[in-house]
Amino acid sequence: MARKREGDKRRRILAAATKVFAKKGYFAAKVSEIARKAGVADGTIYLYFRSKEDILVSLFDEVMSEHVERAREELGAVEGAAARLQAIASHHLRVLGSDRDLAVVFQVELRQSTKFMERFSSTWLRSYFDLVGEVVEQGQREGVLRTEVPIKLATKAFFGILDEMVTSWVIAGRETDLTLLAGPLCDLFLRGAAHPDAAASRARPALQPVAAARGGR
Amino acid sequence: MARKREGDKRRRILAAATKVFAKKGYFAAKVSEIARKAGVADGTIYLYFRSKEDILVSLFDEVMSEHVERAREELGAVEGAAARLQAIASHHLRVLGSDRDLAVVFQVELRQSTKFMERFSSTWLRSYFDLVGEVVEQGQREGVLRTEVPIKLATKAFFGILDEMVTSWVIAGRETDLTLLAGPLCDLFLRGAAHPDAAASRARPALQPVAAARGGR
Amino acid sequence: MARKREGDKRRRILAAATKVFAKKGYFAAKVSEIARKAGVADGTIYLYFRSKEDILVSLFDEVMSEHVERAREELGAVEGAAARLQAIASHHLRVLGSDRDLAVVFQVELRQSTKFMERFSSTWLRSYFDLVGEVVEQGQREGVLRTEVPIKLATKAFFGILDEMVTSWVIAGRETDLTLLAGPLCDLFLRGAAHPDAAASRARPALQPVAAARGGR
Amino acid sequence: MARKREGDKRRRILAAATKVFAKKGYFAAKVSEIARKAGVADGTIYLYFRSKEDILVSLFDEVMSEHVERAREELGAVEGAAARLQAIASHHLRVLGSDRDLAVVFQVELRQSTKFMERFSSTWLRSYFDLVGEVVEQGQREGVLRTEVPIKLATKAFFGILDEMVTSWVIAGRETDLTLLAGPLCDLFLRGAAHPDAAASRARPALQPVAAARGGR
DNA sequence: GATGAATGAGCGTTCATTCAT
DNA sequence: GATGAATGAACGCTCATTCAT
Repeated sequence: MARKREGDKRRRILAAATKVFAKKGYFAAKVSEIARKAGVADGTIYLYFRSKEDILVSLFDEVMSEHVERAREELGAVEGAAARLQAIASHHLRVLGSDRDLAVVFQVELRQSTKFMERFSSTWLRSYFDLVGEVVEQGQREGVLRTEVPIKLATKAFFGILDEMVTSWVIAGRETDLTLLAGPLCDLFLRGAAHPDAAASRARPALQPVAAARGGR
Repeated sequence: MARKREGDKRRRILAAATKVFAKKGYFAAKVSEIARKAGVADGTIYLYFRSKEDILVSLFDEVMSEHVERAREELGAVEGAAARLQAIASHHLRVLGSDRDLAVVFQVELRQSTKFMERFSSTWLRSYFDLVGEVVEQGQREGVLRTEVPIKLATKAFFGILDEMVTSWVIAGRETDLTLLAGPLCDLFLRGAAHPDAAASRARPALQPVAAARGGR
Repeated sequence: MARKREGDKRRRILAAATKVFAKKGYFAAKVSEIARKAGVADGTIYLYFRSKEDILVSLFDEVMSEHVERAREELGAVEGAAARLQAIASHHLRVLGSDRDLAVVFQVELRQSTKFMERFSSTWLRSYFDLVGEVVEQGQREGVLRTEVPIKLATKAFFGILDEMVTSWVIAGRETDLTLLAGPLCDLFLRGAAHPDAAASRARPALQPVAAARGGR
Repeated sequence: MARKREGDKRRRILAAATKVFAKKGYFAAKVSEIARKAGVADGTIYLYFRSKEDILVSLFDEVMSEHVERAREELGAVEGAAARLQAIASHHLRVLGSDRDLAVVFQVELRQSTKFMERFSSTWLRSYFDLVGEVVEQGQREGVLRTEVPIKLATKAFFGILDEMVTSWVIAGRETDLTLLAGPLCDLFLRGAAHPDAAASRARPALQPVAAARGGR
């Protein structure tokens, strides 16, 4: 490992960890391998991180804080609920689709345990859900989105669709362009799968906006 | 350790493993704890399973083979794409919503490594996707579903929504009834989030049914 | 394993154990494999032997008691120390040379530990040494063997030569006829390696029949 | 645990292993006991050795490479086959006779499996046999040793005698001086057990220098 | 006697973490 | 700050032995 400029050790460790976690999985990843790949001594890792787990958590915190922030910025220039949802989707797919190792860590390794999941859910996922939720709510206020659809439900569904696209892409391992999915995906989310004229699509209206559908996570 | 009935040792081990995996996570789960909870000796586990990993894989294989089969049976009595999708959703939410420990194992533990994910994706998830895909395709042929939506995309989206609902429910830990979400969720999937009259919902039609959208997983 | 006549279970177990010990080594040999090869249930072994170790010890005791006895019988018909030593060597090489598995067990597995070695040395090896020692002593009394050679030393040397021939044969794994060595081996033992006329062979007479040379083992 | 000098950890582990292997036997020896006796942590062992087996093999390789080399050196100053054989015997008995634990490991533990035996036979034992064989061959060329005795047979016999002396000494456990046996042992090997005048010693000449007697090991 | 399912003690090895240099 | 040798707790798995049938 070439000695890069000084002081970027922390970044180098995180970069190395992303690769190792992606290749081996969190538990099978050895701290000494991360150290080797980062070009530092084993002990040095502990000058920057409290523990192996802290590396994973930091990885996630730092990537997320940057990207949720950037997503908000990008939204600033966009008008209308539909376009804004599409912007969020594009951003989501672009960030993860441009770094497979990072995507593996986010789609697979971070879901190791309920502990990580809970931490994940209560921090950045909450703020991401808030972001989407605000767009949905605004869309409903503006009359662009149907008010019968519970906001929480719509938010989770939107995230669920995005998440599944990324996971499929990670597992398939093929070199396709994830961002191309943003358009079709938003179209489906907004207009639905049903043909508008079909009686079927009205057969079963959402009678009860159920409690569970409002449950935060 | 009380000697219970007979021959149900295997079942008892799987039940105990489900609880322990759910509480501790796969890696932190100790084989001896599973044995203790199942009321058998440590070594007995290895009369029924090849390894700790084999317990997890068997858990998943057995639950799945039973439930995919049952889902197909339930579909037999249902007519129309919309109703059939709703039946699938109900079944999915009912199975996982009725056993939180099992849901934790499926939503969290089985996803802890690309190895499990790949196995998971190439077996039962594939057959589940086939099931949903057939319903969507049939719906399109019958003119009930829009043909502009790529089948693979619709399938993954439908699964992604369901999956996220279950994961949210698992993480939130609240005692809500998951099955109540089947109706609203299908309504959203079929009719979309957008108000049908809104120009917005037509603003960005799915121009290109992209290659990626067809990628299997 | 075909069910042979009844009651020979013990013999079948010993025969199976010989094969398994020879192939895997004592520690790596599994009792269940011996049972399978003997055509009995695992538990049955414990009706005939106290423990796995007891199988090895019994193997050795029974084979030995039979063969030391038979060696004595064969000696009955032989006159003269030289011929008797040759008879012993022939018998030794014939017994072990005719059953490679048995030879492996005797040359290798029985030397597992000082515990086995001590047991081995204090029982049949002692009686075997006694047998050889008597022949040597008699030979000295009759003036056929040199009295300067301590009896214990000659006895051990004779055994050491035989033992090394068998071990070499076991390790080499080649299909040679061990018994052919009896003649040359006795010739060497009796007449020595040196040319009788060479001064060298007299250069260093055994001045002190040392204490250690008399040590029993 | 007292931190002794430095870098001698490897040596300390080997020394501790020799003692533990000698007392308990290889299989019964616990790595943690070796560690305790060596004054290091369990894990430290694995910084110096790949496995428990590697400790035993290293023990043997290192002791041997040193002593075979030293034996060759000592031979440099000695003239004549008889004296050279005696030098080899003295060296052999001195090395093993000066460290009972080491002798136990060499005479007993290293022979516990065909695997070890084969390794043992194909490496240092081969070079040791070569050493003895050269001396014998030279002796025959010089007319000091009888050419009727096959070289391989003489070599194995010489080793067999030495080996049996050491094994007897190890098992007997008495505090005798092994090296005192070198003289009498060589006398017996060279001049034979028979009285030179006795007809007996010529009764059975080595008619056929048999194939088996030439088999390498 | 015979069975073989069940037992559970036992251990080699790994690897995250520490700390003297 | 940086190092990397040393630590030692932790655990999956095996297999000789038992005993209810």
